[in-house]
Amino acid sequence: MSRELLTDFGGPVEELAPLLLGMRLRTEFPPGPTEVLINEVEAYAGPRDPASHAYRGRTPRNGSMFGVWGLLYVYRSYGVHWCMNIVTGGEGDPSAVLVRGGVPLAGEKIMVERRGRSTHTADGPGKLTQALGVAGDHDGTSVFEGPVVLLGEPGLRHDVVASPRIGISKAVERPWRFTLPTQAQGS
DNA sequence: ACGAGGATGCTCT
DNA sequence: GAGCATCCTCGTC
Repeated sequence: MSRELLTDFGGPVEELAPLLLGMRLRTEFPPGPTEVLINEVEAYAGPRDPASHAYRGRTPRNGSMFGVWGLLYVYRSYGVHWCMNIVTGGEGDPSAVLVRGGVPLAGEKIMVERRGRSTHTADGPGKLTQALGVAGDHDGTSVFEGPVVLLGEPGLRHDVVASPRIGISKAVERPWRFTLPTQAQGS
């Protein structure tokens, strides 16, 4: 993939985020490879964004967001689930894109096994990480180096839908959730 | 399809 | 001690 298209992207995260739709996330943990097509993301704009975990500056948890482009920020949500972000700012700019949903492309059997059910495999941030086997120990790893890798070509699709972000209580009006409406989610 | 309610444990104030 | 960038189950329509 052309990482320069993203690393050299000078614009704000809310313009970068929709470019990730249609790209793919892949892991190859035992017992085998798994891959999803990203169809739902949200932008979080660091110090510009009261809803961002980085709004109040660096803490032990959010340190990865202050690193270079392509690092993963993985955090535990509601004490139970893992959620993954792709860091989109340069060093010191804690902007990130939360990956909220994907459509299974490969290793669906493995993902269904990890999820413990045959539907709704990756149509939510906690479900997606569980399906791919992503967890807290991948916080701070790079999507360019793995083991969680980003594949495909970034680009704006014609069918992107923008809407308010889910599950937040601050800056609720910003339409920074981006989805591909095509086909039923995750299943 | 949709909504309410509960589980759960970590992070930061 | 409050507040979660959530998911599941079970109810209703």
